[in-house]
Amino acid sequence: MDADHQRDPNGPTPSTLYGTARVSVQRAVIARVVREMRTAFTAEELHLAVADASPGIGLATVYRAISAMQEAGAVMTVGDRDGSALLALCVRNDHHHHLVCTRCGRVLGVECPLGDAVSSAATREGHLITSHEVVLYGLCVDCREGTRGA
Amino acid sequence: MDADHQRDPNGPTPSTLYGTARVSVQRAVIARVVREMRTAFTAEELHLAVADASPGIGLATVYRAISAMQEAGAVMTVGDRDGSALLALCVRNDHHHHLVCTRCGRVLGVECPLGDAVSSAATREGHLITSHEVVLYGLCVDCREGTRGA
DNA sequence: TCACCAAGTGAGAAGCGTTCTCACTTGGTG
DNA sequence: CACCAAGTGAGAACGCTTCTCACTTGGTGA
Repeated sequence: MDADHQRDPNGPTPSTLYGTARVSVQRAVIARVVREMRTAFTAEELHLAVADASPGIGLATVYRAISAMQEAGAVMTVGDRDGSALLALCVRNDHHHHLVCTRCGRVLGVECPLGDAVSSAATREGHLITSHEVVLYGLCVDCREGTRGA
Repeated sequence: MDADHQRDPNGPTPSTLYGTARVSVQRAVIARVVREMRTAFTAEELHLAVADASPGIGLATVYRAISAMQEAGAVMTVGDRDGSALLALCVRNDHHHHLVCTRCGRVLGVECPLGDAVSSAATREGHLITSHEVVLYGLCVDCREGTRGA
């Protein structure tokens, strides 16, 4: 399912993740770590992973990088774990949503075939929908297949 | 649109909001204030409103009441405002979602006609969906009508 | 009606995720 | 190479939320 987030064989570049912001050495490391993330992650988890790849990068820098990536639309908050924001890589540019696997914790991109359905449903009640967010919970393909045998 | 959240002419009772938890005088006051809320609210806003109705009720009590109501499924977190959790009354027992009006800030219940669509869309990609959350953004009926003239 | 006790309360301290500050460093441009 | 806006690290500060503790209250059984 990496194709979901890494259709380009080289994956998104640091500049893709940060938009037009300057990409320092530290941010390049953070971008690489984020790209290697296979599940949703908190800022602290990212900081640990980053410190593992390149000790010395501060927590503030991680938070600033997250902020830059969110601004660039490359990362988004998909939930909350123990009071910390749960983040996920969000590379596909087309409108999509996230499936949070309740077994392995991964967050996968899922196409959004609902746009019209959602809007029309609410419009029927008289509201005007301009945007929407959907978070799905369940089992991803891998965990679903693993479950069959167990 | 009050019918959305108050179909019973008397509205939900405190015990409805708290499930099986004990309903003290303070919790009854908090429940009443929550029922009168017309928009999504933060814990602090609720505390202010509660203090207005019955001075002396502590912030910790408000947080504990919120926690109890969330556990009972009567209140849910629908977002985040300046770092504080944004809460909304959630009385209808049938599966529904929330429309956050970007103009007046109210959070309205909207029927969920998507259940099958959402599940089948993700299922098509091989996942197994067990639940989902949808948050819609746009203009509620009132604001939409107000907009036409302006 | 009374006694008992689990559950709830108020006040404030503590915890903890996140943001800010400040002096220093670095990337990119001319 | 010089310049300077942008980024960095360390830690303090901030603010939301939870916890602690002594006290009160609601509900149950006798």
